[in-house]
Amino acid sequence: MKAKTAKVMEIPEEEKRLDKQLCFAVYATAHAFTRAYKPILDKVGLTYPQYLVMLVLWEKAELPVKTIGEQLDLDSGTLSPLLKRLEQNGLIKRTRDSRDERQVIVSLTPKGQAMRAEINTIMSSIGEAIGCTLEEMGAMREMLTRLRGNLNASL
Amino acid sequence: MKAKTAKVMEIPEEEKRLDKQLCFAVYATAHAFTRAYKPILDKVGLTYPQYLVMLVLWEKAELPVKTIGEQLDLDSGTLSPLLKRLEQNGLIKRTRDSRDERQVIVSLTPKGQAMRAEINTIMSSIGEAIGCTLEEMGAMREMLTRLRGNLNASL
DNA sequence: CAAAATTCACTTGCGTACAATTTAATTGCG
DNA sequence: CGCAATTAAATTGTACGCAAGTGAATTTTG
Repeated sequence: MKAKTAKVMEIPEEEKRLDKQLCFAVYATAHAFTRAYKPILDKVGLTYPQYLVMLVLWEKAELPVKTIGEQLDLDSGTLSPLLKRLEQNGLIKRTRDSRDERQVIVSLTPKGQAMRAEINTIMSSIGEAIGCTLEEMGAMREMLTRLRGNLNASL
Repeated sequence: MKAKTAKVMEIPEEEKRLDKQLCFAVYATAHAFTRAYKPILDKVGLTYPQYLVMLVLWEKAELPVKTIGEQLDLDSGTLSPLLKRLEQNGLIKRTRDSRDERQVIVSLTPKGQAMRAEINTIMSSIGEAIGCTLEEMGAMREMLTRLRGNLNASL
């Protein structure tokens, strides 16, 4: 039975530069997105991760914490305090599921529902900042989604 | 004098879904990268952002904090404590620039230099996890870099 | 040249991320 | 049924990110 033969190839020096790293391109773009969203989301009092949670809830107004975590790829260690802040801001409500008391059901308050009206403004603003064609955006999104699948599969 | 006419277009419902958001594709892929790097970088005792700083220093062994921040798009609020940890781990040294006492010059220690030998292993491992062709990687990197430029320009 | 403005790094405070642990509830299995 | 394994959420501890503010050094300007 052969042990794991880690094929360690010699990488050309050129390829070792920071600006040649795909990981860094993704990392830095993620931060750029957060910064671009900030002035827009400040107006409605949301952080970017909180906005993502709201996006999930605007699709389905009532979900257990676990499902939200699956969709955003976040664990309860991140979501618990974040949801607590959304609750304090009056956007969501948290209730134990009577069918399974382990679960906490997150649901939108009227205020949280009403905020959905801001989607058009938010997405239009960010769309302008992105400055790509819809085709490019779609292509990038698909490539990234596949890449993410590969990375997750490698674990 | 007309005020800024924000063209707020009506966004189709379909486009409002989380999984149609380019920003989320980037955000989630960035996390996937961090997770994929973790088992690899744990072996050498680095976090992913610390690894990025080391990449910069492996290109040029002596740089002011400001330059590192410019290359990584991070401010001193993030770098100061991170560099302190790298220093505590014996990988870098920090000295005030005698020409300009405001600046702190970060330089690699012998231990930090020696760690450069791990690049091949690290990049080969992650390259396998990425599971894309070199062409795809290059295309994605270029698109993301342009996107990042657009987002930064919008501020 | 001296006061004002700027620059650089550090610190503080808040909000993620995530590993690891804890607590409570439910499931599975003998 | 009864107890061990599993599951869900919260908590704890560490490490980013970043805004805002501090303090020291340098540059700009009147």
